[in-house]
Amino acid sequence: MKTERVRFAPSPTGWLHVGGARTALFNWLYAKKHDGKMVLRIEDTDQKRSREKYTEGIREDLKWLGLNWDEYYRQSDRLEIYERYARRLVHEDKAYHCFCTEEELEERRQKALDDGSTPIYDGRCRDLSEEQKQEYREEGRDSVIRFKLPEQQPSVVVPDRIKGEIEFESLTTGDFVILKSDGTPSYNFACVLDDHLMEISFVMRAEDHLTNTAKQLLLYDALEFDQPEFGHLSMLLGPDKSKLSKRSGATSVKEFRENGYLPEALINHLSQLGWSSKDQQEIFSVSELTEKFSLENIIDSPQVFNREKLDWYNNQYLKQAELDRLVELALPYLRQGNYIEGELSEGEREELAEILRLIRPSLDQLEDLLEHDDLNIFYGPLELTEKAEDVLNWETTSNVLNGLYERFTTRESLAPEDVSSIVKEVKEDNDIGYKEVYKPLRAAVTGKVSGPEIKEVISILGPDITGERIEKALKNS
RNA sequence: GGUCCCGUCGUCUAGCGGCCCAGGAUAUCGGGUUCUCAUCCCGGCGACAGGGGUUCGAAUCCCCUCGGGACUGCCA
Repeated sequence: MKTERVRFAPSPTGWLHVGGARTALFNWLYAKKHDGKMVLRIEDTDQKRSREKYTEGIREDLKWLGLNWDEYYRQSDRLEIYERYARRLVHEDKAYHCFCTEEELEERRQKALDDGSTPIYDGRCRDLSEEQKQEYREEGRDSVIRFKLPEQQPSVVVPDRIKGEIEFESLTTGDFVILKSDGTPSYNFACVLDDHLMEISFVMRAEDHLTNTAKQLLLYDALEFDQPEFGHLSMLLGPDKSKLSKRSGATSVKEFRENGYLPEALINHLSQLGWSSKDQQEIFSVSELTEKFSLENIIDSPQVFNREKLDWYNNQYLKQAELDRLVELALPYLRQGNYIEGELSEGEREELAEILRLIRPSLDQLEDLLEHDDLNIFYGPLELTEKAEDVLNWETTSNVLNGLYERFTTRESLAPEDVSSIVKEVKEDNDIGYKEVYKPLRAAVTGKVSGPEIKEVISILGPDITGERIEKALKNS
C-alpha cells in the first residue's frame, strides 16, 4: 500500500488565518489517520508580497496548534526547477514566450469588460516568428512564458473525492502564464510541479481553488504527470457570509492565540466547521479526531466562522486545563494587567493556581484576565460597591462580623469547610439565616455582593487578611 | 457577464424515502442549585429558500426559479 502524502501550501502574504488553519488541520488529520506524511510548502513565489515574518508566523502558529509536518519546502528555494520545466514545455511547443506588457494586457482586459465579454488572453504571441521575438527583445520588452492551451479543448472533469465529479464545460481562461517575467513561476505551475515532485497523493484544499484544479489538470497532461487525487473543502465565511477576511473581525490564528484561546479549543472548533462525526459529540480530543476523521463526513456547504461557539469551547478547555499550565498561560496577562509584578515565589504560584481554579468558570479567553473584577479581591485595591455598603449597614451585620472576626482570627489557616462551620456557628449564635451571615461576610471581604464562592476566597486569603478586612468593615459601619 | 460550488433553527450540525408536524450544540430567554455572579442542571423560543414533478409516502430523488459564495491576474 502506498504512503499517503498530503500537503499544506500557504503563501506568506499574511498571518495564518483560520480558514488556512482548518485546511491544514484536515490535511493533518488525514495524514495521521492514514499513517501518512504531511508536507508544509511555503508558496512564496510572489516576491512583492511575500514576507519572511509571515513564513515564520505561519510556522509558529502551526506548531502552536500542534499541526507538525514531516517535510518542509519553500518555493523560493526551487526556482530553477520551475524554470527548467517551463523551458521544457517551450521546447515541446506546449508553451511560448509572450511579450505583451502588463499595461497592454490591462487595457485589453478592460475593453473586454466594457464590451461585456470575458477577458481572455487572445494568444497573439503564440506564433511569433524569430524575427518578431528578436525585435521585441531589442525593444527591451520583458517576456513571460504562457501555457498553450490544447487546441481541442475538451471539457475538463475534476474527480473530487469530497464533492464527486465536477465537470467544467469550458474553462474561462486563455493561455495562462506559467513563468513570470521575473523568472518566478505562477501559482498553478509551481503547484503542479511541486505536488508531482513531492509525490503528493491527495491534494485537499479549499473550494476557491476549484477552477485552478481544472487548469492544473491540463498541466498534468502536458507534463505527462500522473494526477494526484483531489478534494475541495467548502469555504469558511465571515458573519456577512462572504469569504472570511480582515473585515470579519479577528481571523488570524495569531490573534486568537494572543487573546488567550487554547490551541485545543481552536482545533476542536475548526474540526466542527465542515466536518461532523455524525453523532452528538461536541468535544473532541485530537486523538479522537484522528481516529474518527473521514472524508465521508465532510460537509459540502460553506460555513460561517462563529466566535461564540469558540468562546464556549475555550471555556470548556480552560475549566479542565492543568493548573500549572493555566498559571503559565495566565501570567503574561496578569502582569500586563498590573495584578502581578516580578517573579512569583512557590507559595504565590500555588496561591495563583487556586485563584485561577476559582475564577476560571467565568473565563472565555485568557485576555479577560487583563481586567477582571474577581482578581481585585486578591490583588486589590478593594472598592466598596453601593450594594455592599447596604449589606454592611444591616442591623445584624456588626454582631455577625464580630462573631466571624473572633473565630477566624484564632485560626492558623482556614479551609473552606472551616469557613462553613464557623458561619454556621455565627448563624446559630445570632439566630438568623445563612444569608445574614454570608452576605455581610462577602461584602466585608470582597467589597461586593457577588463573586466566586466566598468560602474558597477566604480559604485562599487566609485568616490574617480576612480578619483585617472584617475589622476595617466594622470600623466603617 | 461567463464558469463552477452551495442552500435544514441567528450560527455549527443530525437527517442519505416512512423512525421527523425534524434531533443535538451554541447563542438567547425562563426556571432550579448557590450568600451572590460564573459554572452546572431543567425547560422555552427557533429551520427543511420557493414552485413544480416522481411516489401510497419527500427535508431526503428529479426539474425550474430564487438566493448566497468562489473563480474569472505576470496573487496564491
